[in-house]
Amino acid sequence: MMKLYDTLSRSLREVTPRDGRTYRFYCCGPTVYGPAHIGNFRTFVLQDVFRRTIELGGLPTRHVRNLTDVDDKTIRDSQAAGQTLTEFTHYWTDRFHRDCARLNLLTPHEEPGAVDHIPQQIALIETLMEKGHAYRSDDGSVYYKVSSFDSYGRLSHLDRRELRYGTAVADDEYEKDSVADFALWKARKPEDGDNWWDSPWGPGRPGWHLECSAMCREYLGDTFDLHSGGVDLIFPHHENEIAQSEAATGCHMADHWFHLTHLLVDGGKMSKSLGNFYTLDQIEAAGFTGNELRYVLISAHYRQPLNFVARDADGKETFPALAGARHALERIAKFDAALRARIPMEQGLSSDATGYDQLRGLPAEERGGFAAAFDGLLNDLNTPEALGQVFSALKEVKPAELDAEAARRERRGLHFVLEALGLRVPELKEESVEVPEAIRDLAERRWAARTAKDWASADVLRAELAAAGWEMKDGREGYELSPKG
RNA sequence: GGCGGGAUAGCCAAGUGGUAAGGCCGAGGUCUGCAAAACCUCUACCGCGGGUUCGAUUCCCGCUCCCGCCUCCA
Repeated sequence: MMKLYDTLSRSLREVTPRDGRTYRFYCCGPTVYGPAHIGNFRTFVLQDVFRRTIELGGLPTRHVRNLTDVDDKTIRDSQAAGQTLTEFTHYWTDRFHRDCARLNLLTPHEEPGAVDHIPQQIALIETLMEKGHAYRSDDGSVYYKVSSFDSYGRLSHLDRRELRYGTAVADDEYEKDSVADFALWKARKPEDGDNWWDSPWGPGRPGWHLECSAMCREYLGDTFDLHSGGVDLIFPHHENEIAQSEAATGCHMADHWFHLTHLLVDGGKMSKSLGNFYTLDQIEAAGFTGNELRYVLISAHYRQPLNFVARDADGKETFPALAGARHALERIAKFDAALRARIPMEQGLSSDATGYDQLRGLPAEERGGFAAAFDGLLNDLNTPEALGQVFSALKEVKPAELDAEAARRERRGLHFVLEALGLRVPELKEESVEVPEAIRDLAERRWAARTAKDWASADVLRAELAAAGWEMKDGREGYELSPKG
């Protein structure tokens, strides 16, 4: 049984499906108006580990993650790009999906977009109007009346009277009865262009918070198991979702609220102006993989800030954290290969049950030395604890001493926790680089000298290879050539 | 000002009322002609000051500093 911190009750609570069969949860997804950054992906990756842990533990899930495809920024930037809103958001949605695949994120069961759910959102507003929780202003916008919802502020623990901000109020907000009220429907403005829809209150578009309330209800019902997002969404986004949904349905919205702390870069907030705003494309351009980034993103507990170190001590952008992740993952790969070597080939092929679906529900006693690692995930999704236990097991388990059956058990245990973390075992580098004829010749001559125990010549030839940019590593039966990094 | 989260080795980062996992880097060693790889070993007075306790890094109070939210940012 998994335990997870709940923002609303401020306590650790069990992860249990209210219907006893399927765990149904909603994650606030990206706004598709540009590339997602690694901070966004910290959230999505940890949500993915959460889902994997539940499913591998034997409990099916229903995972809904929305795409915010209409708001001020998407409208503004689509116009700047000379594209329709749909063309523009589809482009960035594809990019997002590509990044997700490279980070080994499971695809949500539903991925609804706001634009495709306008009727549901209008229906929700109508209900709120009928129940007296919303009002139309003179310009045709509709606002949620915060004072009509008694428990407003319960999630963020903000007292309603503290929600007044004394500073400048945006021009268009004079229509509201109270500054805390928020838009359910935004009246059409000239700069919206073609991006408007008809409604009982006039042309316009839905407010941001509304889409999640409407789509949660559409796909998960009035009450579901868990709702998740970054900590910044606690207020006002999730607070407003609760106000909308619960006022409309009379039911409490979600049993559990799962919020993820933000990523820091080099000890500070990520921002475009500081030049530390990284996308997966940039990480890959620097020679690292999504798998390596994923390792870094799960290396801290989700409720702690994670400091992504992009620059080394000299201030150079060498991504030491990713380089460390590469080394750590290679150790896992070598261990995995050592286990595989203990398993006879025909068995290895036929019973190589280390895929995600094959491992679902693997009993705890069949996880070998890696049982403790998975247990770490059950304890408030403690990914660093799980990683620590993986490496501890790597020391304890000696592949060379295992028979085939034990090796298969350990290998299943290892892959069980790796699948939960969503980490792939990297391919160990094979000799696949093109070696020029001249280099191959030098290497052959050195190998001959070495075999003849002519150390002086061998060292000279090694130096020549090095000068040409090649590294020669001696093995028991032969040598390996690799370009110098 | 309000609410919340932090401060653990060079870096990253778990954890516990009885003197602290793991990863990266570094050092030493075994092995190998050398190198590489592999394996072994080593590196922390747990922000500061009080208090509770037989005993606190872990609980309580105060302080300093950092971070997030408090006007659509994961």
